[in-house]
Amino acid sequence: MLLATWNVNSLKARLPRVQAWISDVQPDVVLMQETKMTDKAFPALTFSEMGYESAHFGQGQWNGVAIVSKVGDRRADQLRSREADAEARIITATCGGVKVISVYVPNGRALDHEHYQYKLRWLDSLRAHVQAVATPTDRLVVGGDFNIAPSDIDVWDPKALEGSTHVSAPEREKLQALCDWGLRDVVREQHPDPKIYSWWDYRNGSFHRGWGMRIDLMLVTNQVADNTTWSAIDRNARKGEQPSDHAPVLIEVST
DNA sequence: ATGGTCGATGGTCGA
Repeated sequence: MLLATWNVNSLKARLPRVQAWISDVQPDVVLMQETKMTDKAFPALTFSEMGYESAHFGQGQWNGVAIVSKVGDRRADQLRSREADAEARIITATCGGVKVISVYVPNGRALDHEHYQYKLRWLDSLRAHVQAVATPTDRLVVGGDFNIAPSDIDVWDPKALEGSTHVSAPEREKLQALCDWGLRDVVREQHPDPKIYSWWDYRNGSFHRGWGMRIDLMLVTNQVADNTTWSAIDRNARKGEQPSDHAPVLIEVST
């Protein structure tokens, strides 16, 4: 089973690229973030014509998360409804016997900004939610845009980012708390090499200069990690016409 | 690195 997470940065603007990528890669499940649209505008028919069931939790011009799957089981594994959250940042489904959660963690903006405190509180509530809906022995994938680089090798220049969000100790500790509960950063486990990034700023030619960060993660329980046969970040998706500023992250799990 | 870019907007703001 091939699972992906991708911050598409507006599904309206990105739909041609998303369709082309899904047709090419044929993932079984895609977790999306930043769809930036209402539920009514979500192109469910487009996905169903491609063979995918879908679930979307949108709020309009900001945020918005979705899950599309072609391995939903009609009895036990149907895509489930949204979570309760003031902002559209989390949605859960069960696909092919694996519980999947698509998350869009708040950016934080700046360490001294109120939004950064919101980010930390949101990460606390994420852990509480995960603990409430699953146990570490379940088959669980929590994937999405975490807006956190887990360690310094996940950024192009740690010195340049000192004092910024995405790399600060408090948010990294919240991420570690999820791992302490029983989630593993399986992509990092399989790729200990530096310079594997999932996001590059649109500005300053960052992509071509290699100024990126690995902030899109697939955190998985042991049951999934021990059966992950392959993983990758598809940086080709960051190239070409009208790309998202994020690349899709993929894991292949044997079932 | 934060200007420089995008996307949703319809003035700017957020990332």
